[in-house]
Parts: sequence; structure tokens; C-alpha cells
Amino acid sequence: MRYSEMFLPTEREVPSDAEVISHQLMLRAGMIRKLSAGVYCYLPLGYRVIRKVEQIIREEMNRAGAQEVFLPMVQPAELWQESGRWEHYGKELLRFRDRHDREYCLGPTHEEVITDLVRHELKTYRQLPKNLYQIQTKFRDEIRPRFGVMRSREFGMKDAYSFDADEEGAEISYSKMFEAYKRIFSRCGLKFRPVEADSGTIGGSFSHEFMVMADSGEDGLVFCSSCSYAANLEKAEVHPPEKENLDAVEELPLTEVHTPDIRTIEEVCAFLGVSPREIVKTMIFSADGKPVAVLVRGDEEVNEIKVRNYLGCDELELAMDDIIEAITGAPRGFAGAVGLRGRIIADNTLINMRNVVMGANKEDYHLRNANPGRDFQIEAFADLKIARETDDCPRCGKALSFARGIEVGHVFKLGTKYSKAMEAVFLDRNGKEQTMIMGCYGIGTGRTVAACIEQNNDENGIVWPMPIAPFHVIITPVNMNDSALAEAAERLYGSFAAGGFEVLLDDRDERAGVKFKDADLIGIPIRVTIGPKKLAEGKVEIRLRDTGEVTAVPLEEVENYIRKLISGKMNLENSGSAGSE
RNA sequence: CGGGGCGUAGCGCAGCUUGGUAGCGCGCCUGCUUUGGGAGCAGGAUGUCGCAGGUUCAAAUCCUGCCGCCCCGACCA
Repeated sequence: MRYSEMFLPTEREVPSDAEVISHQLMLRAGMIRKLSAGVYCYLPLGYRVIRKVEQIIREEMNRAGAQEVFLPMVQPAELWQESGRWEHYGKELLRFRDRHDREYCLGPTHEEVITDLVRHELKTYRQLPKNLYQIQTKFRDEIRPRFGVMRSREFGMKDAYSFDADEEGAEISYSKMFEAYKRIFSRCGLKFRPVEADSGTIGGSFSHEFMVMADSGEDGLVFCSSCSYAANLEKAEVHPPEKENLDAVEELPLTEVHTPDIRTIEEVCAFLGVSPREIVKTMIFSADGKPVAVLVRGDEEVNEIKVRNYLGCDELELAMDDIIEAITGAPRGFAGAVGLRGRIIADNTLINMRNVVMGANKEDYHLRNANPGRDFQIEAFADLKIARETDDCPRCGKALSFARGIEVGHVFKLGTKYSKAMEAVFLDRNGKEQTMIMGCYGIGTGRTVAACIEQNNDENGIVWPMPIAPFHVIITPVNMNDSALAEAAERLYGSFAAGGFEVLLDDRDERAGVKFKDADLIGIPIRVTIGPKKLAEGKVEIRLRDTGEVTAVPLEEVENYIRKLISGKMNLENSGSAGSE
């Protein structure tokens, strides 16, 4: 490709509305342009990278035995009503009507469509297992799209769906995808980590997220310093403390204390001279419209995902002030368990609580020495808090580490959630009807590219790993008006292209500095600089984008030299964390 | 949806408080010079000042409504 002919509008200034580095660089490098909130155009440079990622995904999915299909983006409401998600998916599902007033939605994911397809065609255990995947544009009407293509409303995704006759088969399908994902992200040159995850609205029993390690990531990650435990912070389990024998601890008399306008934990601590550990925080939630009080220790935070999963509700939100007043009889800031009307559940950390401070359910009053059993009843203790540095690994008890990551892939064991609801059944070898066991497996393609940039950039721009670089090599003659340089560049360009390299020839009539800046910005791994001094010696300079290392190479050796460089940087396929196959 | 902010040339911004018909840098076009890390000089083009209504002799500027975008929160493969 000739730079002079390419649609590659680079920007030297940082766009003001781009927050994260990958978004800034994708805009500056001319990879994407925004059309509307959370909706982006991919320009040639950006789309080349997307296609590289897609190709790696295809190769690995096919290798793992999956077959590519292409499903509709526009989906009829009936299918979603059948699975129950027309009701439960919420406002993220973009719904509309056609000219006949029939209801449709834009596909945010394709479980319904694929299950419908498969139930009509697969009838016997002999036809199972099957794994079908597609690379498709999805639409989710995100409340707040942000970070460019990292969290957009319209986005590219590879989604795969497995159908098995039994649990063992489903297990195998899952682990095949798990291994394929490790290979895919390794080949993309990413530093990543699979973690246990909550399965969210997709549902199912068990899931892993593939997280690209990045400080700008939206997800908190927890992993054990000693064993292999790793989980999304949303999911990270916390072991209950040892149950202590509290018989020796005297239950002191419950006392009401006047605490004028003292609401927060900090204020209560300061006012009463106690530590947050001695306080019980009473959070009032509305679970599918019904109030529930969740108790946690004053120094802990409620993990709403855990609460939602424990209660088995669809919607969970902090209750509005009117609900708080209705069940506590006091304004926000003075809620407590004593005399509270409604369900009360408590985090495990509180199983040994004795003589604690909590709100009095009365404006400007708190209680000292509240005790469960005597003063209030707790329906159940459960793991409901957010894991912290002070918590131990739930598997081995050693210290936990925390990091941030970007979710680029997610594998789910769905079980029979969709196959049951939509009657995807087959006959087993005894002629008996069985429900198919499903799995689903997603990879965000645009997000993978953005995550890659988050990990691979410097002050000058993007630093592409070779396997997904939009071009392998850029040829930069420092002056197009010097015919010797221009001709040498043309000859190299011809031989590189014939040699199968993906090469960009910067034939623009620009000063060397401009070309160097652009080459760095768009992140091409190898730059061949053609300048007058070296050319007079029959040499060109080869500069590596990642290390900045420069080598002078004789013209006749350049092609071989670069061939070796490229294949050397492509070998991520066989590197460390790639799969075990 | 709640809170905050922004909308002026392709991009980044000033002008708005105190109304008088729009400016800077970068980019773009022409010419000359220059040519190894975002060149210099000279000349030039480019604006429904987000939209609609109102106040006024006069509105980018004041008022009202709407739209779009960004940030924080709630939400989320």
C-alpha cells in the first residue's frame, strides 16, 4: 500500500473527549472515527487490525472444532419472549417495530437465535456435539458508552455456542474453548489472565472471563499470590471467619445515644470514639421492588452482585429515601436492624458480632451494644461483601493480590437455561428425550484491539505486536525529491510486496520528521529508513518500533533480514501461555 | 435516570461577564526556499457561532425550550 493513496487521517493533537490512551491513539492513528455515542466507523488502518484479530480467532475456533455461521442481527421478539429475556434483559435491548407493527430487537447476543436454529435441525445424540460460532456486530444500548470502542453500543464480537448430549461432553466443549481462548490471546500478543466470573444476564452456572491486564481496566481482579485462584472482584469469594464461642462475652445493655446529624461511618466513629469494625452498617436495598436490609461491618462494602445472586432477584438497587423511611421509620443515615420491618441478611464477617453500634431507626440516634438474637433477628449469614486486601485466598488461605483488567473474552457453562426454555431436545441412545447442554463463548474484537493498545504504547504512539499489526513494514524514504532515494524505495517496495510482506510505502512528499512521527504513531513494527548517507554505501536502516534499535543492512540482504524479523516476532503462537494441545 | 461540564473553521481553543455582526494555533490551497524526528517566508480559502423561539435598532454574547457530546454515579459480554 502506498501511504499517499491510503485513507489514513492521522491527528497530531489529542482529541479532547478521549479519556483513555487506546481511545486517543485509535483516533489519532486514523483507525476509528465516531459516528454517534458509542457507534464507530473503522477506517482502513483500524479495520486491518480487526481483521487480523478475527483471522486468529477463526483459525483457533476452527482448530478447536467449531464451525462458522452468520446469524441475523435483527431478531423477532417471539424468540426473546420464549427464553424469558424479553422481560428480563432490560433497556440494554434495543427494541423496535417494523411496518407491520411486529416487535423486533437488535441482537445483543445470539443464544435465542442459535438455539432456535439448532432445535429444528439437531434431533439425535448422533448429531452432537456441535459448536457453532460467528463474528458479528452486536448492539447493546449501554447506559453510558465510554472509552471509545472499549465500551461502545455497537461492537464486534465473536460468539460461539456449544451443544452437548451430556455434562461430560459439555465439560469437554468448555475446556476446548478455554484452551482456544488462551491460544487466541497469546497469539494477539496480550498479557492476560482467565478469572472466575459472575455470569450476569447471560445466565448459567459457571464462567471464566479472560482479562487483559491494564490499570485502565474497568474490572477489579483478585488473584492468589500462591495458588491458581483468580477471580473478578465481583465474584471473589470470602471465607467466613471462624465461629467464636461468645458465651464469655457479656451482652451489655442496649443503649440509645443521641447522635445529632451524625450519619456516615466516619462521623459515627469520630463522635462515639469507636472503630469502624465495631459498627454495623445497615444498607437498605430494593430487590425486585421489595425492601431487604443487608448488614455489613462498618469497614466493609456490600458486593451487590453477591446480594443479587443470594436473593435470586433480577433488579437490585439501593432503596430510595421514601422506602428507607417506610421500613426504618427514620431518614437515611440512621438505619439499623433493631425494630426494622422486613428481611435482614448479614455478611459472614458478622457471625461473631457482639455489642455493636448501629443506627437506631430514629432520626439523630444510634444504638450501642446491639446484639443479634436478643435485639433483632437475622434471616441468614452469607458471603455478601467485597473482597479486600485483608482477606485471604478462599482456596488456600494465603494472601490475595489485586489488579485491574479489561474483559476481552468470557466463557460460560450455560447448562440448560436456554435449551429448556426453548425446548432444544434430542433423543438419546435409549430413544429417550433429553435437553441439550449448552455453553456460550464470547470475544470482543474491537475491545481486544483497544486492550492491546492499552498494553502496547509509548509516548510516540502505538507499538503493535507483529501478529496483529496492520502492516509488518513501513518503508520511509527521507526525501521523495531525491530520485535515488525514491527509486530505492520503489525497488524495495516491489520486492517486499512480491515476497509476501505486508508493506506500507511512505511515498508522501513530506519531511522526514513528519514521516517518522506518523510511522511511530500508527505503530508499524519495522521501519526501513532510506537516507542519502547510508544509501551511498548501499545500505538502509532498519528500526524496530518496540526497542528503537537501529541496524544498517546492505540492500541485497534486506529482504531476508526482514523475513527473519517478521517470522521471529510471529512466533507468539508457540509461546508460553498458549494452549496445551 | 440523578449531578457537573461543553457545543464558535477539519482538529485544539479564545471571544460571551459588560450585546455592535468573529479570532488564534495546527491542518488545508498556491508559490519560493528547505529536506534524518511534526520546517521557514509570502499569499489564500474555509464558519447556518448545535437547533428553534424570544428580548433588542442590533444577539456567538441576554432569556426560554430542545438536541448532541463529555465526565461522575447508578447499570453492564
